[in-house]
Amino acid sequence: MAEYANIIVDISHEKLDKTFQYRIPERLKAVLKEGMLVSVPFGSRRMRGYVMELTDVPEYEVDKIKEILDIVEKGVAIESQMIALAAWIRKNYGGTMNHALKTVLPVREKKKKLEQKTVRLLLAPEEAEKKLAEYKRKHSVARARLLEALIAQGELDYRVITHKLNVTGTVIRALETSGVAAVDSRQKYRNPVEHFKQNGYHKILNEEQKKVVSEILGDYDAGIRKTYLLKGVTGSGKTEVYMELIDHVRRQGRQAIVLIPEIALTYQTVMRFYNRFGDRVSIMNSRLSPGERYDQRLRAENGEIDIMIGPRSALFTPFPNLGLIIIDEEHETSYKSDTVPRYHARETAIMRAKMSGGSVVLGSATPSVDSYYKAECGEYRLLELKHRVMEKPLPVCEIIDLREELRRGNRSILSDRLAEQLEDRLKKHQQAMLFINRRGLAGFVSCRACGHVIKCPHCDVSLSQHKDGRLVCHYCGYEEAMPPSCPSCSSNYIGGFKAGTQKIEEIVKKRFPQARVLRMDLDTTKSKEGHQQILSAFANQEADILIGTQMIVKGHDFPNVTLVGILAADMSLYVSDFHGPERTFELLTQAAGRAGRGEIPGNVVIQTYTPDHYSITAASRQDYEAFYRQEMEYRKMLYYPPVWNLLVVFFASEDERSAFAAAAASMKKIEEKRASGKEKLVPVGPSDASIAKISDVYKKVIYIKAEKYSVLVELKDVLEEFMRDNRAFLNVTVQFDFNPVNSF
DNA sequence: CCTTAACAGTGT
DNA sequence: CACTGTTAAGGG
Repeated sequence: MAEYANIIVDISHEKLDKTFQYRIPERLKAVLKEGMLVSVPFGSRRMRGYVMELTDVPEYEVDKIKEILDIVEKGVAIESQMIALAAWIRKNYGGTMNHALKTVLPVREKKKKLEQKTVRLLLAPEEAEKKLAEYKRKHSVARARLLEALIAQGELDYRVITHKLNVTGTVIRALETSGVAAVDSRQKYRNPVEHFKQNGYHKILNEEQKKVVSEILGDYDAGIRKTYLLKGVTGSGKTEVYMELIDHVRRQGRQAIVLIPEIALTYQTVMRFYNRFGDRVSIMNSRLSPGERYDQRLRAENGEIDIMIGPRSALFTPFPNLGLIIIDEEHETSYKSDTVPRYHARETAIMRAKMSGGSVVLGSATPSVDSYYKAECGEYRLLELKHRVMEKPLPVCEIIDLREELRRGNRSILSDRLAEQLEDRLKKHQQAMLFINRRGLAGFVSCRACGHVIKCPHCDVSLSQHKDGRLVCHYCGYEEAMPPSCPSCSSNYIGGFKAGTQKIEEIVKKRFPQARVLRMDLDTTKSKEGHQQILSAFANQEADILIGTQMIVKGHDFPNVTLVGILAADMSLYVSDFHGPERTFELLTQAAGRAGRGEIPGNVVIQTYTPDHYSITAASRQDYEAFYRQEMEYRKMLYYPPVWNLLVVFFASEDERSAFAAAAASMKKIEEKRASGKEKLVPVGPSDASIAKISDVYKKVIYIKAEKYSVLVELKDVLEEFMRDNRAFLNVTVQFDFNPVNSF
């Protein structure tokens, strides 16, 4: 039986990251478990903490170790499971235990929000003035400054005092003890949760859907827990399958979590679940206040709900007996956290399901290459829905070569063919969508005459144009000057590709003055409801043409849309990131899927400078397999994920030289490791991050490719320790991103 | 995060 | 020497 417990004290304070060791009193030895909430002496105070680990090995001077006071009773089993999950997240993605705990138990957020500390003046005006005079006489400048502000305002925010008034906590406490002011902490209230009625309605499944359901439930009832990859074309009825699975799990008294990308979390989607399961369903989204979120979690913990729908963070709903996790649109990059800990919801869901004895279902029309690869390797089980429910035909797809247009003298962003089709739809009073792919913001350089893209000779990614005009590789730091003409065909039409939605709107309006045009991009959706407003205006046929970025390809069905134009399919192809072709294929396939959702079949026009690229030709045929084969060839050749694993290490500092020195020293450390071990390892760098300087903080990066993920985790631990122990790098922060999904 | 101790600066 | 305010370190 363990003698000591490592405890993390008060999660809400990030700076208190360390674990502290306490002795376990005899009476608690039998009951104390990892993850429990306990009360401990800490300095002169007593505080609450979580038991991280039980051990017999003292890590501190034994006679200085204090005893745990008590177990705080409300700490329950599910909580310890979540703590274990947090520990796993920390181990696999880096960051501090606090970061991990905060993502897993966001309950604590509420504490921060609820407790707002303010300082209030206690004295009457005359008395206060007298005191102020006294302070001034005594030259107690800080006290005088604080009191003066208090007389003027009456009450002040604690943070305002310490940050803006430059008065330390010591001074505030001095005023408190002498009875001049008082420190209050106010509580906030929260809204109750709405209730919905259930009408029990559900559709009858078709043969294909039934087969998928029985495969999964067959395993489930036999006690087999797995991860399934459900590949189903758009309109094949994946949601119906999800609901059938959930229903089964629910009948056995277990709960389910459904993850949806935030952008697709529309009213319609949620209503389908409400209609079937009534108020046993709850949703979690970014619009909920912290208080409402806390209520949702409480309801889940108390067994008042069985199903939670929400984005990435809903994965941490504290269901006591979780049986199923569904991740819809599993290829979406929003499932990877872009803040520390940079966890991937897919892998984390699989871990959580393993802990609770549940299964995972990943659904997508265009699965991520990662997932499809794992299905191929047998790690996931692949299931397919190949037919659309209503057997509606797929749209007709044409690829337009923009180089050809240029040769014919058409320098406009609209090809002749697309303009002709637009004209036709306007005449027929049908709607059209024009999609501009803006993922390639980093600005690659291409030739408009031959389509040649300038790439890094070492990394096979496109070079990015920097402000000074030089072309830079974000993987290895390789640089070259901007060539005056195309190195492939000597044309002068070479340059950064720039075309915004605004510009396109102008052009379209000029060309078709009679058309009613709506534009949707970051500018027009700034207001809270802007996004929904534009979409419903278009759905109500208040406009003929909708122009927008990727945000128009998700969510709504527009039955009257019979033409989708993709203006520059290449934009996302050459981002300085190896995911370019994958993102392009997904976007094109989805955008194309928007055409012909109603009675009339649709057309898709894809404009591109590289009509022969596999991700464009494959998308035009809606041929996932073909795309996947080609893409894997490329990944295998360059050892990119999912074949190998990639770790990006960021070094950030206000001092550029420190950041670089830390990165260079770390690189040496990695080289040592590579030399000593037999593990396959390829480190590259250090080089500037794609945004080399953000608000005066410089960023350097190192890339490490390794065959085994565990090797990268080991390296992370080594570097974390190295950076922590090296005093020279105190002003440098280090961050890790495992198998990143975005350009960096 | 909060508490404390050590330090430097000021007034009497 | 008493008092005030800033800073750095410790917390088991």
